Amino acid sequence: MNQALAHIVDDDEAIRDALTWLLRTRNVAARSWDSAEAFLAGWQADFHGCIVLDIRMKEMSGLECFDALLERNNSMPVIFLTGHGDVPMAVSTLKKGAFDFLEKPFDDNALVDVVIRAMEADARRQASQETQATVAGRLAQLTPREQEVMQLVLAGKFNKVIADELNISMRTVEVHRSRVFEKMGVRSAVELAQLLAPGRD
Amino acid sequence: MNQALAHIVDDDEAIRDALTWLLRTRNVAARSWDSAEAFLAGWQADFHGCIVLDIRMKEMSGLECFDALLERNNSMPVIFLTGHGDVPMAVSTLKKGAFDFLEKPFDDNALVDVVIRAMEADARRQASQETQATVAGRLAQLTPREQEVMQLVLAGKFNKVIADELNISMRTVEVHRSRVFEKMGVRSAVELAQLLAPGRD
DNA sequence: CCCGATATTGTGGTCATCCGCAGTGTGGAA
DNA sequence: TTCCACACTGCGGATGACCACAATATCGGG
Repeated sequence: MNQALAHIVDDDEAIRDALTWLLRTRNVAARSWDSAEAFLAGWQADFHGCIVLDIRMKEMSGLECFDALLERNNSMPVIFLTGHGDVPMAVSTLKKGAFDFLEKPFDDNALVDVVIRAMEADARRQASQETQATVAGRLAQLTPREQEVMQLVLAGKFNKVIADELNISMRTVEVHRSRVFEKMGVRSAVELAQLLAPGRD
Repeated sequence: MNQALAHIVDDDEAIRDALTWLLRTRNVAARSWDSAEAFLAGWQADFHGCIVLDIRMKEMSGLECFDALLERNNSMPVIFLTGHGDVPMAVSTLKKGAFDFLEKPFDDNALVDVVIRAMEADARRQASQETQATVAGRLAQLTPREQEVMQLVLAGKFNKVIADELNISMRTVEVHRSRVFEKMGVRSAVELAQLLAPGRD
């Protein structure tokens, strides 16, 4: 798995180096990119950490880069840096999910604090997303019929009722039910319900 | 229950009247307040709708009013209006949960659109919060012993195991279990798990 | 002192669930 | 054609869940 990194995207080398050094003194691993294009080219879906994004850059701006990242379903928190931001820009990016929006000159410590909070948030998001992916993976292993039966089981129906609704025998329902429990890694309908509850299908 | 209203808080009567009229032409019920203090004095926990809050006002500012509302656990979305906002202010309020932050002069239609979205968001929040309150109310009706048994039932344990852990007979567990289902308004452990899943206790 | 809420337990029976054993049928891939 | 995944079914037994009927015991009020 990719290590958690603060990705610094800025076309000003002085800023990149200063931020990298600043973060490393606080034990935050960082990697810098000299343009939005370079970052997008190197970006991978399993990157973790956060993104510190300058808005004013040659060629592609930070805003365009942000939109491109949204397109790709990037999950890392994005912290904007800007020397001449305006209110609508800040509001728009935050409403689109940016983590923070800082104006230069900014307090070094404040920036690092924000980066650390962002990376913590990403770690939490990642953890919950991984368990969710595990569940999704198991669900995908179910045959169509098993999924049908599972839905009815989750509706709290008796095997007898399920058998009627699907026009099959009770024994068949039992077999599917058993397979569902096995594939989903649970031992009862209650556990199944809890596994699937925080995000129905 | 209180009707959903757009609460307009502004010390400029011209603005208040204009906004009220504007919203009513789009079938949005509005009520105006001539100061933050007046609104806070009249505010009730069961207000619904949204709040349109001017930042620059005599006496208490919109920002202070917002903080006071946060203290009171206000649930209505807050839309800030300002003629001279700066980026840090916008960022700070949005991160504290404000719904939007608009600079004057703003587009009338855009404002109404935002208000409508805010009121829809509040309606959704209210709906989910009400069902949650219902569940909480039912949980509160459970005796301590019933809650204990419920937890173990939700852990997917057999009555026999629950009986052992609580050092009581299986029959007693059955009685508690039955009472839990009755009081919670469900007919099986699966339904119970689904009712309580999107927010454990 | 009596009553209601709470917690407890037993008996016996019905219904639901789970599982092993055993088998049929179909459609697609090797 | 053979093999495999998938769906389907019956039988019978073990275990768990649910319930009606019937009781005992504690504690805090009224």
